[in-house]
Amino acid sequence: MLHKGRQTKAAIVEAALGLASQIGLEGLSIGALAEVTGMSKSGVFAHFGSREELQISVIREYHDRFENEVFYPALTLERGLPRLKALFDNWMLRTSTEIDSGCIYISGAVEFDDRPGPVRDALATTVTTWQTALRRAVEIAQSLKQLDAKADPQQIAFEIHGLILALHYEARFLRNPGAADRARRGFIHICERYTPAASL
Amino acid sequence: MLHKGRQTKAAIVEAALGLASQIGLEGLSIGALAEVTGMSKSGVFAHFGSREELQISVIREYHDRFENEVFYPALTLERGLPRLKALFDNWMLRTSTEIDSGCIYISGAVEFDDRPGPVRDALATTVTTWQTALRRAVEIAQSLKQLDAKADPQQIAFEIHGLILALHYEARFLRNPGAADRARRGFIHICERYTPAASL
DNA sequence: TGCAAAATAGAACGCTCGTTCTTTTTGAAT
DNA sequence: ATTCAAAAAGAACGAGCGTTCTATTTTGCA
Repeated sequence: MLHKGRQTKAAIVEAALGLASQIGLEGLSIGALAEVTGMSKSGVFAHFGSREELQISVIREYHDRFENEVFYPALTLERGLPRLKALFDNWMLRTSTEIDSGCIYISGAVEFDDRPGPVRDALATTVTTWQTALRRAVEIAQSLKQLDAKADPQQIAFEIHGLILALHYEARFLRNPGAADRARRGFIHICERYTPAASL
Repeated sequence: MLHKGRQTKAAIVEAALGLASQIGLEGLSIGALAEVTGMSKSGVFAHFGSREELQISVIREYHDRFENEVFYPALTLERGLPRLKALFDNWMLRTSTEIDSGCIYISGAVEFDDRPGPVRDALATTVTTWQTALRRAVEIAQSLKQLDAKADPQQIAFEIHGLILALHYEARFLRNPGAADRARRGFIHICERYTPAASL
């Protein structure tokens, strides 16, 4: 079997993703990672060459999973509002349901908003990619006259993003059980607000 | 002058608040704080007895300032929607305008959502106090028939909170200049959405 | 099976951390 | 001016950090 190294690296990244989801990208330590994976510190380190590279690997891994769990499944639904709604639902699930794992896009933004460098850049790029995809979904719904075509799609995406952030805040930090319902209701409110006049 | 110690402690807390606003409560280090204040590590440490107590002092200080800059000024406006709008505006300013200082309520929530202990408790208590005050303002506006009395005030507060979080995310992390406008517009949308039918 | 390369381990580094202990300096009341 | 407690400094601690270097083990291929 070629490349046993890659398997181990993948296993390390997986463990690192779990750790980072709990304590954040900045909380990631190679020592703790070595203990979790049953390896030596230098054994872990050798796969990345630096802690920053490890963090970036974790971001990439999170990005891939996010795509697979949030973005791609929604593509099976028809374009427009159904797909947008699926994106939101999948996003919500990923943010709140997985009790042990927080969202790296959210925690990372807080950790790196005043910390320039390659990690921040990787994170920002990934987040921007997702935001663009979300805005595209909004625009499609607009072009299908399911949402008001005169509205600013970025404004709609912004308000949706806010709901997810509030959900993350209330569910994860305050442990408020009603948060998911409120996020869902908020999404309905946004849809209603931007329903084009013609379809009423 | 009695109590020179208290002055120094206040100066330390002030410096600590500045540091924590940039790099987070977890990023606070007594060594860095000593350097900033021109004191010795042990000199700084003696005022608190532990790092956790220092963090809690910072949270208390932030709470006081938040009250003075966001809550109290809004009380001079008339009850109801004007006051609620002032609360939101002040909150926005505090969150986004001060370029160098992030919001500890937001960064702290991410840092301590999986870290039980007295610091988390202090933060959660403080945040809950503010959320209660915000919800009260919503309820007053409802009782004055300026907002739909049948709506869930927590739902309204949730949606407002989301706007602030999205503003913080986009302004501080993504450095998106249009974020403040979008937050303001989002607030208007929420007000419109909950305008009672009778007043239309 | 043997060999080169890749993967991992182990020990050590310089550094920073929070904390403790001891000593010195400061400042207000007598 | 003296005294005495409060405040601050200084040195040291054990631990964990990322990283480097050198061995050792494991792996895939000839």
